[in-house]
Amino acid sequence: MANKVQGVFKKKDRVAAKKTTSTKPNKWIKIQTPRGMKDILPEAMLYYDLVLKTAQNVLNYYGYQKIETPVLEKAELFIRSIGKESDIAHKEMYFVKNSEEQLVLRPEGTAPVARLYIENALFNLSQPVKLYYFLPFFRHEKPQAGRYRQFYQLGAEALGSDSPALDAQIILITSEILIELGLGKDIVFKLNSIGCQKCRHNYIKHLTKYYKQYSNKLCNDCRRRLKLNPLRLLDCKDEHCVVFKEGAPNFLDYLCDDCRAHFKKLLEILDGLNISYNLDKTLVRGLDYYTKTVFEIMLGSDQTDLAVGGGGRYDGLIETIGRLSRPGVGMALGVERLIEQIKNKKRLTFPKSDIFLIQLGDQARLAAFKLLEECRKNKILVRESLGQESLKNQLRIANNYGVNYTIIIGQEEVINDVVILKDMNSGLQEIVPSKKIIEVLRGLNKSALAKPLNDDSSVFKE
RNA sequence: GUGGCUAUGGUGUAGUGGCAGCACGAGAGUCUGUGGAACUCUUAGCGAGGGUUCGAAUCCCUCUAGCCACCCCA
Repeated sequence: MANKVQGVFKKKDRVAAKKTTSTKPNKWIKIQTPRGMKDILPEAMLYYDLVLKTAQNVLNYYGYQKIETPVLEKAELFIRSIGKESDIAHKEMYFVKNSEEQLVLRPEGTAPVARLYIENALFNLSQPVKLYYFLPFFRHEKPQAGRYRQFYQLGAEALGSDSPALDAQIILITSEILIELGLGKDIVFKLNSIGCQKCRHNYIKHLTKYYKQYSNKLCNDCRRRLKLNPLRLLDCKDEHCVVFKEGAPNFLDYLCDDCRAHFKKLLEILDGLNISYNLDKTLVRGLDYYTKTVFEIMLGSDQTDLAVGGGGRYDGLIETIGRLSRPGVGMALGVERLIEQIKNKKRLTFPKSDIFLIQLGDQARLAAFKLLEECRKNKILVRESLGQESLKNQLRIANNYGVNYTIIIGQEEVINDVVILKDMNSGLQEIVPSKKIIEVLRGLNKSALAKPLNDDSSVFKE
């Protein structure tokens, strides 16, 4: 009887309990990184560092100097520069809520650099001014592989020169960075010229005229593009529309004399440098500020047509932001997309040490602290676990590190002013006077077993 | 923004409505000055919320996140 009654109440209680217990976690929303953003853990950071370091070597050599701009900029900067129609300005910017001025998280790098150039009057320096950056950018897109809401770009800009030599240098630098990252074989440069405002206007007229005759056969997107952004017609992947690309007018036929000469010079230089490229008449870029040269870097082998980078000339950009007109050319690489490729080629590991220092007891620990400092100053990489007390544990840790040698300092050794040097492979150990240990370690470091410090190659493994 | 697929400890996985299991990892110990092996113990999970049900990791809905295809882009 009682059971039955209980049974009835049981459910109520259970439901009630469920509700009360569930109200708490309800409030505690699981806290995680915002959508499309991620933590960079130490192992991943190796790749970011590699990209930056590799690029830095090339860029510094060519006189490009590193800068940084604020994470926030006025929305107007991007709306004016990259164009109202572009999705980036249109719907992908993060607006900062409680700012009097309309501030946004920067969605791209070139406009801020142009702003910096004007604001700091860098046009007074000898031209061109060559700058580069390695910074995170933010776009409110739906995340996907190789597409994040916060992502790093490595960009380089040469401002204040309209010479095609600078276009070529930017492309050369881009190419060299990729080669040094081990991606050289896979690079395909897609190259095109979209002229200046004059010839573009002319070209668009012919392009729309061409497409209009097929307008009822085009996909919905393309019909929209026809009105808003005709250049993008060439980008469409819809099978119905692709057909018309072939017969579409080629921009290169509509370039004005100036733009044609510029493009020709650029190609001559690239040919002379043996930099291979594919002319792609369908290549147009998403940002309004581009003029003349535009390029994209595809990493050939896989079919994912995600570009790892791109760039081009933007002779009109500075004018749209400031009161003066200066030409410029630049490029940007998507760091996460690069890393994706690098990971297919090689795995990075942390610098490995060959020596582990073990200490037993307070005095020995103090001696260990001192010895570590001495080793650091002598550029000998020694691992430790100073928080550990027992010899066993420390040996186990040493073993996990895979070191070939351990130094053991205990009470007795401190008193005798010696240390024990143990060969982890043979298990043999010898007593070394404290004064001589650095010298001995150096000897080990030169041996084949030990890996040299401060050598990039030690970071790579196959 | 549109459409599709997915979600189990830190990692990899088993579990088709009936006690959430295994492996790796991590920590401690067997062993207080000698590691790798073995053994023991510990650690930690059904993404969140709701619904159906006597009972849900399992079925349904919503949300969240990831992946994929678009849009667009690096």
